[in-house]
Amino acid sequence: MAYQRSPLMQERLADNRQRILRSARRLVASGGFRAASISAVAAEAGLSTGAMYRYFPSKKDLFVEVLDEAVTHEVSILREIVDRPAPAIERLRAAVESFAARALQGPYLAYAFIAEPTDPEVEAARIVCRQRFGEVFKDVLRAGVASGEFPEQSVEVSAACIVGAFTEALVRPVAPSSKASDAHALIDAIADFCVRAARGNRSA
Amino acid sequence: MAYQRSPLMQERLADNRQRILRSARRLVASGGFRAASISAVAAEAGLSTGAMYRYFPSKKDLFVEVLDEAVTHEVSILREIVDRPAPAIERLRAAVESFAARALQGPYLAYAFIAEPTDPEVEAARIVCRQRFGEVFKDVLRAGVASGEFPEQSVEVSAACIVGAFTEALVRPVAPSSKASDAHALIDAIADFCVRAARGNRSA
Amino acid sequence: MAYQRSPLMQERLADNRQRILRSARRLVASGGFRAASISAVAAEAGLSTGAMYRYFPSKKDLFVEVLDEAVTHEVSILREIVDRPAPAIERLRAAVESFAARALQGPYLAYAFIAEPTDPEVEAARIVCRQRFGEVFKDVLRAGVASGEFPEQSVEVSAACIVGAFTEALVRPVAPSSKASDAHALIDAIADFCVRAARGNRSA
Amino acid sequence: MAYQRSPLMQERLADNRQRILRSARRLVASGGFRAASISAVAAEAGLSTGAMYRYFPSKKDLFVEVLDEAVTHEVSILREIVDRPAPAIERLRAAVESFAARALQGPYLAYAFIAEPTDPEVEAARIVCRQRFGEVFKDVLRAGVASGEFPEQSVEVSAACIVGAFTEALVRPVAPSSKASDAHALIDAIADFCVRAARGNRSA
DNA sequence: CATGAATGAGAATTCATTCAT
DNA sequence: TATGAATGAATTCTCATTCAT
Repeated sequence: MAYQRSPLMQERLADNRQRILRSARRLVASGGFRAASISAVAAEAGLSTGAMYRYFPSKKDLFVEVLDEAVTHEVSILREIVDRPAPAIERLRAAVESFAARALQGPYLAYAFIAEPTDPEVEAARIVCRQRFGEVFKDVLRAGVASGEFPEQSVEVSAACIVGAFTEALVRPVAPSSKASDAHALIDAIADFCVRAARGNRSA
Repeated sequence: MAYQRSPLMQERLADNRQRILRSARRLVASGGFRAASISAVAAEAGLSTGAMYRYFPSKKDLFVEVLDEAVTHEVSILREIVDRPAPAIERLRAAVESFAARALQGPYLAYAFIAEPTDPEVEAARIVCRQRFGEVFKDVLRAGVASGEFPEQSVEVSAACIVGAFTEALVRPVAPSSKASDAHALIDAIADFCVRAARGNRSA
Repeated sequence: MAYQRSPLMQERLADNRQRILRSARRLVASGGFRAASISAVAAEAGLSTGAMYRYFPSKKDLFVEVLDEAVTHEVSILREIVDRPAPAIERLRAAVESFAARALQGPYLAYAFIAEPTDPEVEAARIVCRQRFGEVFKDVLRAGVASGEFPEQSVEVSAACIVGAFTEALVRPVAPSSKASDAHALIDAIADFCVRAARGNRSA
Repeated sequence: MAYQRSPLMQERLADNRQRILRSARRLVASGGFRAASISAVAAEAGLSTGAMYRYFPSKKDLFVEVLDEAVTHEVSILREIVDRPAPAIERLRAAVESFAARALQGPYLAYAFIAEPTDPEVEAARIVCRQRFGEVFKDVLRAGVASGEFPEQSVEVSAACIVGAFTEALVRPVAPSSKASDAHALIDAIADFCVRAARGNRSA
């Protein structure tokens, strides 16, 4: 009685939702939340504005999900790194490098994570995201302090500082040249910074 | 038609201009650029919206100047600290503490410096501000590396990281309590973080 | 390509049509025309929005028919009462009571009949409905005047007044309490009002 | 220091507010609330849509005020009639006639009072208006019952019926012809109806 | 023939900027 | 010169209707 939804159609639907999320992320990444009006996202995704509301009940919900998805994805990668059996120092470095490398090449997080949204509710979500992000770093820091690799410190504050440090360093349009080789150097420099900050004057 | 502007009038004009800038800064500090509409600033300054355009050709220009003024003020304070004859390590710590202390108590910079403005041109100005800000830290870092207090490092990147670290740590709504005593602890923790990052495992 | 419609199918089609009408009526009855969007009616009827257009060329046509059907049903009941061989006074009272009783308990007419639709064409239909409704009362009034039970009067106007009187009295959220016993009292009071209005000071 | 607002300007402002209210009323009267979009009202009033919001915080507020103003005006007139020292029967007739006469000639109340608004909050206001309206009639009815002019009856219900009766009779596009002479006849017929309903078979 | 995803016109609301007074 | 009323473009969201599957 009810028509079967063809696999093709099902795919299209899932595609649309993903395409919307991707378009939103891309627009935020390139021009901040200001560039991500509903009609801009719709155009980027090749849909009408009305269609947006089939997939997301409001602009707010769309962007909360954009943030959530981005951060969940990122955190899961970092978590995998951070939970490895290895010295805290190595895990911290690996996590920062991993994040930085991805941020530099793809539109996955970076700006969306930093740019301030117009909507207070989305802003709240963004802050939660940064905190979830910080949790990962708090864990390595705690482990390092426990193992004696890192000196006593406020892991709360240090985690926030690490997040701030590398997002700032990544987003800031760095100097005139930004070739591929520079990318590697930048990543290294950021990781070095964070590791030094965590370890202080403990001997290597 | 030639028009002599009386000294009294000139003063009033300058007053108004300052009042507008101050009002704009205050609004941004308390509610982000979202809260700083032309009419809100006008109301806060006790002027009409029309009058705003006598002092600033556009909203954009006003906020570019707000940022510029704020950062100039802040940088001049930090510059004074950073140019003192003292070990780089002490100067760095003093600079971070000075900034953090002011950010925590007053609406002077902080949010305006972090919040994303609505206007692309203002956004560009904000980035320039963060860079000007970074310059100060680059200078201490360079000095420290030269004197052997700090290890070799990309001072470019480290400066960016430092700016990112303390703005993030300051803005992030930290934990449940934020009493006055906490403020001091927070400032200390941030400064410790930055100093460790700069110095690494050089012995104290 | 010739296509025999099986009896079973015909029945299903008729069923759907009735189900749509019933759903539309129910929604209007409970939330006014506001609540009766095409998709709400479709959902209530267990059909797709697209299917609606197989049974009705437009939303407009659907609601014109909703009104028409409702009023036809109601008028046929009243007509039966009004055509009985009995004193006009009794017939009038019975008709008003009958309508009021049904309106109070069921979603058959009431609100759909009173609520203003969004569409001008539906609105026109609604007015026609009220007039068809008035016709019934005009007939009793005419009979009563002819028999001397009622004094001379503009039966046109009196009929309109009667219709207005009881719809208003029914819809108006009356006083605090509306228990079952109150329903009876309300119906009586409305009928009394209408009978007094029709009969005036003729002796009982 | 503050510029004096010229009397001319003050007048324009008050004018605008009144013009908006009048335009809104006119549009509702002629085409229901559906015809009274913000832009339609703005156009009718010779203003931009933006200007509307200088005078009314929202569409909702505008229409609540439209209703309130209309009903307050109308009720004050009726109240004056109803409070006169005269037999209840005369007062009732005069009140109905007064209302009907005004409704027929001007766009003052009528439809706005009957048409269902799109917005639930405005709808609530409309119902309150009808109740305030009913109060006036309840008072005369009570007086008449007390003086013995009217028989015992539910004045609550009777008042609602009276309001319903004359609004319906007035709005319903009556018959083919509606010349000036007909207006008088219509008013008389409505008043007769209401008086008969109130008085029943008490002898004149 | 049924489905429901997609469309797109239209509605309310906001706000930087202008200009008559 | 100062005022703030007026403008109008832009934004989010809704919903009747269509059409590919």
